[in-house]
Formats: sequence, structure tokens, C-alpha cells
Amino acid sequence: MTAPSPSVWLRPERPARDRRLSRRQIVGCAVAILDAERGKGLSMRRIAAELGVTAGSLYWYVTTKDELLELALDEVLGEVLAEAGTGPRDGWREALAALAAANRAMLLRHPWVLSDLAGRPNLGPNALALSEAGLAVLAGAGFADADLDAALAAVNDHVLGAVAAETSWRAALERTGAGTAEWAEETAEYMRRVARDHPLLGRRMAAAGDVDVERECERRFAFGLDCLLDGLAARRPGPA
Amino acid sequence: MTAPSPSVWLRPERPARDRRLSRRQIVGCAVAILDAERGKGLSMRRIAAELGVTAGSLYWYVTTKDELLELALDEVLGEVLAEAGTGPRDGWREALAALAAANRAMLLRHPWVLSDLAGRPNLGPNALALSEAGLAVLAGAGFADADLDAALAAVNDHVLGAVAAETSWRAALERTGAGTAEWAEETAEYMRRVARDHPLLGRRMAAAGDVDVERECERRFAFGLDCLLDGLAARRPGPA
DNA sequence: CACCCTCCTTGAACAGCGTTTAACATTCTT
DNA sequence: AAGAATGTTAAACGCTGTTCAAGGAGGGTG
Repeated sequence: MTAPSPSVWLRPERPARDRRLSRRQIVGCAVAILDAERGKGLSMRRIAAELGVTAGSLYWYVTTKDELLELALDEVLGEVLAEAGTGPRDGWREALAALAAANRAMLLRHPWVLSDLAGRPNLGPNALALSEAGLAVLAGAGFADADLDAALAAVNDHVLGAVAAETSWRAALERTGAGTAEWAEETAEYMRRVARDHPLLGRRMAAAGDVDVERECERRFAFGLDCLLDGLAARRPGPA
Repeated sequence: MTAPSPSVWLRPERPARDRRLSRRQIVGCAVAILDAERGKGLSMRRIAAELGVTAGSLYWYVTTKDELLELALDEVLGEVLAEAGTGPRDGWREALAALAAANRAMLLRHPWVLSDLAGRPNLGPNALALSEAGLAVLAGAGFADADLDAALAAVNDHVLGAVAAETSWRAALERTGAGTAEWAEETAEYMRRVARDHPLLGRRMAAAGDVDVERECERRFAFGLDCLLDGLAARRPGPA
């Protein structure tokens, strides 16, 4: 009679017998709900209902909702490597950029991961494989051993932050889009005040109507990534 | 009889009369609780109890808990500019680095902001002032107008991502630290399997005991920031 | 065959959550 | 003094994560 391990990854699913459910099924359902409702509205009862089962039944497969979220997080992290492909690339820059792009695409598909990633351990197998792949690229490029983590972290950070900014922008857009006519006037005045006190922001807001959010976000993402990769390239021990 | 505005920032606090509470007081209490409990455990009833009042009473000052979180977010964002100082710096690099450092310090003081920042509009006065300050630094440095947002976003993204990685690391450390002896063996075996399948990660884990998390996180933060600033500098229209 | 034992599900319950509402007191306005 | 507006309360609604006694269903052993 051993106590259950504090981490999901140490406690594999027991051999089945007569069950109607499985971890994979539950996690898949959770991911689907999180995707559909944009992170809100996930409840054990909801998952159970979707699977034709009672809420308490889920606790046979998963000890806690937090643990289920941990599983869901690693599940979608698995999509990144699958999309980026593990085959060799032309160079370390392209390989790193491909990883970053796949990571960004995954985050945009599953925006709830952003709030989930902060403060959660994130030690699942897919997360580890992803780190290993990034480290391998950098190590193969000849970077100093002490810089490997920092360099990979910098790229990942940029991806994370860029997507966070993008979802935040989109959320703001949706909110301003769904207002009554009466409220539009209040907004306009607030904007005018902002533009008066913050000239640079004001100039941007004035031109904001014309930009395609998707293209602009992609541009910013590429811009930051290029800056970062340039900086990294300058720190790479040259073959000279 | 006008409907309440959909955004907090358009609905200033009404003139007081005989109230026991204030928005400032409520927001301050919320921030204190969030800081103390690391983001979990904030409830309207808890705030109310802390202020010697009933939960329903808070809804006189704030229409929803989400709105309260929005106020709390902008409140702590205000700390960044206060810490960075608005005075002129030696150069754009130093000024930008100072902003980034102040931002990072704030996020480490209030880690709950990370999960809060994703998917929330974030259009409060302090957020706007912070953006304006960053844009002003870059504009003053002579960057192309179209690159201003992207450059500022890249720096902010790095700060956000770096702190997210740091808190995630710390959370993982705390979890592994708080296990029974029996579970330590399971962990060790999991680690061994990981090290076998992921050589680069394995090397790192082997040396992980010696590193000072705080110093290492600072190093990585500075490393990524330097890379980024180098890349930005290369893109700055030179005075030549 | 019958038995037990383990696996898995149920249904009810608990405490807590965000939010609403009718009632009530207090204070300002007329 | 009358009435309107401002704050507060207590109770309630429907929701949440989680626990637990109870029971049904299959496998292994007699």
C-alpha cells in the first residue's frame, strides 16, 4: 500500500480490465474543451458529461484537476516536435526558427497553454523531448556549453511572449468590437485622452485601423526572432 | 439610466459619501492576497473578510472579479515605471535595459501577473504609460517608425518569457524538494530514464545540483537581453 | 459451479466559489 | 419633514473540485 506519487509522470496508467475510459480519452476531451471555450469553462463534470460518465469516475484515472491540466499541457507540447519535424535542416538558424515557428503555431492553436505554462512544473516527456531537440540544434551549431540553456530559453521566451502579446491584442480587439453605440462615445473620449497624454501611442492608435493583426503579429514575431538569432550568431564560437 | 461601461477604465469611481471601502483599498487587498498565496486562493469572500465586510458589498465598487483582476494588474504595472525612473539615461540601450529590469523585478514580486497577462485586455493607464515610455526610448534612438512596436514587443516578450521560465523552474524545484524518501527513488529512476533518452538534458541534470537558481536565471535573462539588444542595434539606422 | 477479490462506476454529499437580490440603514437633497 | 440616493447585509442560486460509502461487474481460484 504505497502512497500515490506526487507527479503524474511517475504513475503510469494501470493495466486495464473493464474500463470505459482511459487517460488518453480524458485528456483529449479536456484539450478539446479548452480549445473550444478558450481556457474557461473546463470542469470535471463537463468532461464527465461529454464522456457519458459521472464526475467522480474521472478520479480513478487522475488524482486531481491540476494533474489533468499537466497531462493536457504535455499532450499539446507533443504537437510541436511532430510539426517541426526531427529531420536535419540546412543550418542551426533554420532549425531553430522552425522549432520556434512550430511552437508558436501550437500556442496559437491552444492559447490556454499560456496561462497554464506559468507556475506549472512542466516535466512531461514531450516537454523534455522538445528541450532536448532545441539543445541538440544549438550544441550541433557549436555553441558554448554554458550558453546552451540561455540561448534556447531566449528563443522560447520570445515565442511565449509574442503569442501572449498577440492573444492579449486580440482580446482587446474583441472587447472594443462588442460595444453599444452609446459606449462607443465613451471609448472615443478615453482614446482621445490617451492620445493627448501619450503622443507615440496616439500616433499608433490612429493608424491601427488599417493593420492586419495576423500579418503584423507575424512580422513582429519574425523581427524579434531575427534580432535574437543575429545576437546569438554573434556569440557563436566562429570556425575561424 | 445608462448601462455600465464594459471597461473599468471608462467608469471612474463615483464621488464618495459615507463608504467604508474604496477601489484602491480593495485592489490593494487583492494584490496583497495574490502575492501572499501565489495567485491561488483569492476570493471575493476572502477580500471582504479581510476588510471586515460582506462579499456582496464589494460589488458596489467593482462589477466583477475579472474587473478587479484587471485593476490589480494595472496597479502592479504602475510599479515598473516608478522603479525604472523616468529620467534620461546615458543611451537607449541602458534605458531599455533599465525598463526591462524593472519589469522583471515587478513580475518576480507578483508572479500571478504572468497567468493574468495572457488573454486579458490590459489597457489600463499604467500599462499605457509603460508602453509610451518604451516607445519614447526607441523613437529617441532613431529607430524606424514601423519597427518601434516590434522592437518594444521583443524586449517585453523576453522579460515575460524569462520570468515564466524562472517561476516554472522554481515550482519544479519545490515539488521535487517536498517528497517522501520512498518517492525519491521513483523520481531517481524517472530521471535516469530521461538521462538515457536525452543525453544533453541528462548532462544538464547531472550538474543541476550545483547551480544557484537566482544567479543562473539572472545570467540567462541578461544573455537573452544582450542578444536582443545587439540585434536591435544592428537594425538601428546608423548616424553614418 | 460458487466464491472472493479487485476493478470501476455511481450518487450523494461537503465546502467553497462568483454573483444576484430584497431588505435595511444612513446620508444628502429638496 | 419627505424623499431620493448611497452603502451594507444576509440569504439564496447554481456552479465548482473533491471525497466516500455503496454497489455492480469481471477474473482467478476453489
